[in-house]
Amino acid sequence: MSRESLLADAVEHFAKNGIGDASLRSIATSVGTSHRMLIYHFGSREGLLAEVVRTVEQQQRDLLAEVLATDLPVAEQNELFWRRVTEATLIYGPLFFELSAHAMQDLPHTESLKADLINVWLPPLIDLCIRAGIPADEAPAYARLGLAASRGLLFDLLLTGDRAGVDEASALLNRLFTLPVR
Amino acid sequence: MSRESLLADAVEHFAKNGIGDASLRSIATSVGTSHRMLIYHFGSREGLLAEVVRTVEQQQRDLLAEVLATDLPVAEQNELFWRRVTEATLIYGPLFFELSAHAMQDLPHTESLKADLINVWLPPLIDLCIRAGIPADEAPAYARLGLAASRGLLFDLLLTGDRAGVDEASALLNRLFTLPVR
DNA sequence: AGGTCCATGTACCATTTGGTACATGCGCTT
DNA sequence: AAGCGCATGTACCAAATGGTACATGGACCT
Repeated sequence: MSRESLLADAVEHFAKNGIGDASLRSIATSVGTSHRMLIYHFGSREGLLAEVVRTVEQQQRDLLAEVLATDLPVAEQNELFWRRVTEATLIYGPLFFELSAHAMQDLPHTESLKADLINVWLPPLIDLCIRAGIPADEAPAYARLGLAASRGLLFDLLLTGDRAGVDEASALLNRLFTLPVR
Repeated sequence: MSRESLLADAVEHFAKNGIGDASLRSIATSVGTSHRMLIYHFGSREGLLAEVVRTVEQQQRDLLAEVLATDLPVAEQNELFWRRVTEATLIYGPLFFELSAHAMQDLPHTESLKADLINVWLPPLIDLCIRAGIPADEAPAYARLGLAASRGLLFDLLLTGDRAGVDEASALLNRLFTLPVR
């Protein structure tokens, strides 16, 4: 089995089972290899964790890149942006927030993650806000609030599992954030 | 050392060091006792974790109770509410999000936490929104979005440590959410 | 055919883990 | 003083952990 497929399976394992109790052996069993192989490919448990985090970061960048590459009208790009934020948060489920909590604690395997979780998304969003007609001096706070609200809703969704309620709230979010203010 | 003080110290230890690598022995050393004592008082490691979670839940309820008990005008009660939400999220720092992530995964020690993190706060907030003049049919989604935005901002704050930026956005949040709409 | 490199399996190691058995003390009641 | 129950210390256990040593296979090159 290739290193790449092992890594992908490991990420999936983490998404399903969380990081807390993930021993090399349990991961290995879950992805169909031996713990010896994981060490062989990733050097150590920390090395594996770091690679998993790197994968998550890359996925975030990839999801955003598609938005930036398009040449859509502002309104549609706006909508696409929020859909990508949602995907980027939900794609790994609770793992997103578990990793974020680790990043807040500066755990060794989350080195660049802390900055990435915000900085990858915020500058493009600010730009988007400005193009949508929000005054340039208000755009940063506005964007930050929007990103925060969005993630808070996804936090809510993952906790309650109540998609309908979030959809409702999400509609309100759209009314507040995807249209130019005033 | 009493069970209560041990528990308080354990919560503090978790807040500082996270849950992931918290062995009975490391906790014991950190709070100045032996791992034998922790088992004696809490039955098992899981028992200790469950008590820690229960403590966090109780703290959430306590912080909210003060708001509900007051007889302030709506605007001031509103402001107090948001201050308490902030405190309740930040009081244990990253632990709030780490525990939340565990709750999303239904880990055994987080039984009632999942519902509590939302349900303790949402009904009073809906009530508050209605009294602030928001139409009753819009209040649930409105409240949910407000709570989500608030937590998303605190998520942002804990990740970046950039208080100023969050304060700015928070001001915008106030403009949007603490005043009656329309 | 021989050699070389990567992938993999087996076996092992010291350490740490959660948990238990048992002894001991200390304060309380009688 | 005797007895009793709670709190605590010491010592231990089997299991699991991350990591290593070493052998082995098998593909590919010369």
